[in-house]
Amino acid sequence: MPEGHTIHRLAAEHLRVFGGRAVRASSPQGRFAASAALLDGRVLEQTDAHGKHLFLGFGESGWIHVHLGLYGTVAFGDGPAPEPVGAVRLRLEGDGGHADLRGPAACELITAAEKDALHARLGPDPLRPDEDPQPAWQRVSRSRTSIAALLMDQKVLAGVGNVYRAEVLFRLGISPHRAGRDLTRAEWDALWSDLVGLMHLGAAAGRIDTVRPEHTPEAMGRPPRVDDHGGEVYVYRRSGMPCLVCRQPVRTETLAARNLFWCAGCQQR
DNA sequence: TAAGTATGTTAAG
DNA sequence: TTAACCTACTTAC
Repeated sequence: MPEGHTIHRLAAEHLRVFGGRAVRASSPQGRFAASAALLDGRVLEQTDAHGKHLFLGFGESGWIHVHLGLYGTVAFGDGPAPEPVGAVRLRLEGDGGHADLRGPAACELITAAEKDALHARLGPDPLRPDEDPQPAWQRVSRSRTSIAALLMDQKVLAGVGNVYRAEVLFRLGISPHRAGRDLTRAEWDALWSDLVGLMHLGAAAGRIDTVRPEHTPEAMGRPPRVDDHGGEVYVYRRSGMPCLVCRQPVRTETLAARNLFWCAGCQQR
């Protein structure tokens, strides 16, 4: 489930399980074998996350840069690792357990300078401490592009994906088709602060929940929703179903090759 | 067995 | 704007 909250969670989990100790690194699948051999036995000193990019720091040896893409996963386990199942790109093993990385779009060994260059092309991340949203507002307030597209642009904001994009626009009643430059400063401030809150909740829970207490299925006397992404949401992947607030059918359309979900009744601003 | 789907990004046309 | 790519899982035939 790779939006930014997942990546920050993974950074913390890698540090907790492996940090400060030598780890064994391998690539059962083989596609990261040469770099894994270089890192095998080194100490994981620090981890970092910026948007959907995960960084594992091995001091002078450099950083592992991981991007999960659409369907990459990391599976942690206790104790010694079993025989690898499926295509395991990177396996880390330590005294505290092991972790298997499968299906990432990127898994590469990079230098500190290369890491700096990656940070430089990413916008502010609602999950990074003391992050300044001002550069994002500068871009948004000058752009004719829709706010729905801008929220997904990692150069503008880092870490927001298709679920948070749809949900935060719903929660603020903002139409996804509004041009960025037509947003008020107050609307932008509300978007940023809602993302900060929602994504911290998501990082803590390991799933995306956006439904306010008064609209939960329990509060509304309806059966809980069943969806494989695991969280309670207002519009994401609910196309055709009645809006939890106004009962109009949730709408969907394809925008920049991604599915956009919104409620025409609730999002008129 | 094949096709379709997914919370993403890049590069080619 | 389209295709390609990384993988696993579900559904259709």
